[in-house]
Amino acid sequence: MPEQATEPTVDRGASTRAALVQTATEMFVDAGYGAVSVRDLARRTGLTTGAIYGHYRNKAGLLAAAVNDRIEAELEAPAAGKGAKLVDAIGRQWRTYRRRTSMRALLVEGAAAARVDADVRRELSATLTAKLDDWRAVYREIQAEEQLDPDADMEALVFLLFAAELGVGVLESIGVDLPKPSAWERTVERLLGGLYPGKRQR
Amino acid sequence: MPEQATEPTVDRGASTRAALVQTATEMFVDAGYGAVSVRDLARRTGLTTGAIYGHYRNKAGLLAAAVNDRIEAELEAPAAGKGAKLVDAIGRQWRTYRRRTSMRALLVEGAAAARVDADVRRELSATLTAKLDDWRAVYREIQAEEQLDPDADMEALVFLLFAAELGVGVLESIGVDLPKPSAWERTVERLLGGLYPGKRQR
Amino acid sequence: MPEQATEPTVDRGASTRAALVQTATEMFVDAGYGAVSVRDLARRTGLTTGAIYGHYRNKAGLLAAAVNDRIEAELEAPAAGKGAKLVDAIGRQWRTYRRRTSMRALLVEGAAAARVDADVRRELSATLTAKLDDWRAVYREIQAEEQLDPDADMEALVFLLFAAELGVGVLESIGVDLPKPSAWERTVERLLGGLYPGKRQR
Amino acid sequence: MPEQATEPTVDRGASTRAALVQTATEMFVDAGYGAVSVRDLARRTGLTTGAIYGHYRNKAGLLAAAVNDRIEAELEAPAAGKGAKLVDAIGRQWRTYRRRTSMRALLVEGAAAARVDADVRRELSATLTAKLDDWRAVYREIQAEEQLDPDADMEALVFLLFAAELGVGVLESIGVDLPKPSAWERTVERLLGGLYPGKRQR
DNA sequence: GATGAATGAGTATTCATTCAT
DNA sequence: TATGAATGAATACTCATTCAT
Repeated sequence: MPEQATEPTVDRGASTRAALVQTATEMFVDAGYGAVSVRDLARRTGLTTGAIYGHYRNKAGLLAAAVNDRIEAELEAPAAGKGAKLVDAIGRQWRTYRRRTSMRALLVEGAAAARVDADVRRELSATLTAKLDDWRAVYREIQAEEQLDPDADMEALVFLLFAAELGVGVLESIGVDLPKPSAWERTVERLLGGLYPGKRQR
Repeated sequence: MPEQATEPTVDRGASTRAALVQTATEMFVDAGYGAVSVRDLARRTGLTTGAIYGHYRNKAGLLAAAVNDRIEAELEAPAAGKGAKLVDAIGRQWRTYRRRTSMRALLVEGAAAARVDADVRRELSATLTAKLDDWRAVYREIQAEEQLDPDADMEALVFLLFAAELGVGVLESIGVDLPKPSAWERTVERLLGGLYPGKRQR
Repeated sequence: MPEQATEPTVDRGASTRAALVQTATEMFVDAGYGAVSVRDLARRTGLTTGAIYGHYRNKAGLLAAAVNDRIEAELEAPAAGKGAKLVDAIGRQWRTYRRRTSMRALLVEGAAAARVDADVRRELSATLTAKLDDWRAVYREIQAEEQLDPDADMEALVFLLFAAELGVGVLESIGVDLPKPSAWERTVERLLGGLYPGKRQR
Repeated sequence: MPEQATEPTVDRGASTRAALVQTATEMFVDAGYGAVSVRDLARRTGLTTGAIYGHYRNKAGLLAAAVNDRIEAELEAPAAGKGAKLVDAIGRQWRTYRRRTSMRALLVEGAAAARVDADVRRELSATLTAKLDDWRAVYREIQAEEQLDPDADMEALVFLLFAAELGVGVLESIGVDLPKPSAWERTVERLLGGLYPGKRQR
C-alpha cells in the first residue's frame, strides 16, 4: 500500500457506502428492518436500488454492516493500565448506556435476522466474538492489576454484563419501563463488591 | 365424528387455540416469524387460513400469544417463605436456563416485531411487566427474611438478571459461543455476595 | 365421487385455468415466452397475478400447461385398422402440418425453457414420451397389417418424422423459407417407398 | 508484454472476439442463454462489460455470433464428385450427429431468441439459408452423378433432413430418450432407398 | 364457525446497457 | 479502446387478509 494519502479524491465507493450505512442505521432503528424497503433506502440516499446492490450483496448485508458499524463505534474497550479499577471500567459502561439505544435496537433486529439468514449470523457473530475477546483481555489485566480474587471468572463476567445490555435492548424494544439508570449503577457496583477477596458471607 | 367426550361441550375453540399456539411456537422458533406464512401454519395445524383469523386478529396476535404462552409456562416466580435464600432463588433460575431456549428465541422475534407493531408491543409489555412485578415482590420478601442489606435495590436486581437472560437469547440467535453454564452460576453467586451487608472493599 | 354431474356451476377453477392456458398460448406464441410478463397475462385474463399463482406454481408451469394443451389438441394418433396404410397415416400428418404452427412455436419456447428449468423439462418430457408411445403402437399395428418389411424400425421412423416436424418449428422461428407443402408430401411419400419389401438397390 | 509475434499487429480484436464467442458458446449451452448474464460472460473471459459492448452491439448479437460459429464449424457440406453417393453423403451426416449436440442446443436457444429479436432472426436466417443453398447444390450434383430419379426433390430432401436434425435438438433439450444412433442410420438408409428409380409399390 | 379462492399491493433482486473517466 | 460504477425499469413471486358461500 503506497501512499495515496494526499490524493484529493477520497475513494468514492467508500463514502457512498458510509452514507448508505448511516441512512440504513437510522431507518432500521426508526421503522424496523422489515418495514424498510430497499427502495425507501434508495430514495433517502439519493441512490438507485441497483447502486445499492453494487455495494452490498443483500438487504441483510446492509443490516449486518449497520450493526457492525454501531458496535465498532459505540463499544470501546476500556483502557487498562496503572491503577485501572474494575468498578470504574464497568461503571463507565453502565453510565453511558443510554447513548447506545440505537446499537441495541439494531442488535435486536440483527438477532432476529440472524435467526433466518446464515450470512447475517456469520457476520454478526464474528464481530461480537472479536469484541468480547478484546474485553476479556482488558478485564483480565485489571484483575491482575487490582489483585482481584484470581478465582473470579472474567470471561463469564464480561458475558453477563454484555448480555444484560443486550437484554435491555430487548426490553426497550418491547417497551417495558426500565429502572432509573442510577439504580442500575448502584446495583452493579454493589454486585461487583462480591468479586473482591475478603470475608464473603454465606 | 360422534363422540367428542360427554362433557357438555368442552370449549372446542380453546383447544384449537392451544394447538395453534403450540404449532406457531415451534414454527416461529425453528424458522423465524418472518419466514413462516399463515398458510404454512394453516397447513401444519390442519386448519384453513380463514379459521386462523377466526381465532386471532392477526399473524402478530398469534406471535404475541405464543410469546406470552412461553413466558407463562417457563418463568415461574420462585417461592418465598421461611428460610428462603436469595442465592437459591436466583441460582435455580440460572441453573435451569438451558430449558428456556425457545422462550428466548421467541422473545427475540417478539422484540423485533414489537418495534414495528404497536399491538404486539402492548401485549408483550403487559405480560412482562406483570411477570417482573411478581418477581420483585418475592425478592423483596426474601430481602426482609434473609436480612439482606435493605439498601439493595431489588427492582434493579430483578431487571438486571432478567435482562441478562434475554441478552443470552440475543447472543444465542447470533450464534456467539456462550461460556459453560457452570461458569455463569459461579459468577452470579459470586456477585450476589456483594449484596450482603458487611465489610465491602473498594 | 357421488354425482354432481348436472350441477349448473361447472368447476370454476377449471374454467379459469382453461382461459388462462388459452391466453398464455396466444401471448407466448405472439410475443415469446420471455417477453410476456405475468402481469401482462393477468391483465389480459382479467385476473390478478396472485390468482394466477393460485393455479400454477410458476410462469414456467403455465408454459408447460400451454405446450401440453397444444400437443394434446393437435397431435392425434392416426387410427389403425383394416386396410390402414402407412403412407396415408403419415401423409395426413404432413398434409395438416400448417395447422400446427402454434404448437411448434410453443415447443420451441418450451425446449428453450426446458434447458433451464427442470420442472418444465420433466413435464414436457412426460407428455411427449406418452405421445410417442401411442404413435409407435399404432405404427406397429400398421406394419403388421400392411405387411411392411418387419425389419423396418417403427420406433426410429416415428422419431424421425416427429423430429422433422419440430425442426420445422425451429426453422419457422428463425424465419427460413420453407419448401412448398406439396413438395414435402411428395418427398416423404417417396421415402416411405423404401420401407416396403422388394428389390432395394444398393 | 513485449512479444506478440513478429506479425505486423495480429488483429487483437479478432482474437478477443474469438475467445468471447467460444466462452459464450460454452455458457449458453451449459446454462441457457437467458440464465447467463453479460457480467458472467465478462468475468469468465476476463473482459469488462463495457469491452464486450465494444465488440458486439448486443447480448443477442453474441448469441447470433455463437450460433453462426457453431454452424460454420460443424456443418460441412459433403463433397460431391465422381462416384459420390447420396447414401454416403447423408449417412455421414447422421453418423456424426452426436458431435453436434452443442450446435443443436444453441440453435434451440437461437430460435427462441429469434422469435423475439428481429436482429437475431435476420442473422440466423441468412446463415442457415446460405448453408442450405450449399447443400442443395451438392445434392443436385449427386443426383445427376448417381442417376437418381430426376423427379426426386432435392430441395425438400435437404430440408427434411436438416429439420430432423434440428428437431432432435428440441427433443434433446426436453430430455426425451432418443433411439440408438444405429437405428437412425438404418432407417434413414432404408428411406433413401425410396429415391432410387425402380419398381415402387403402392 | 369454517372454507379457500381471490386480492393487490408490495418485495427483493436482476440485468442489459451507458458513459464519464 | 477499456473500465466498471451507476442506471432504472422491469420481473417473478409472496403473503396477510377478506368474504361470498
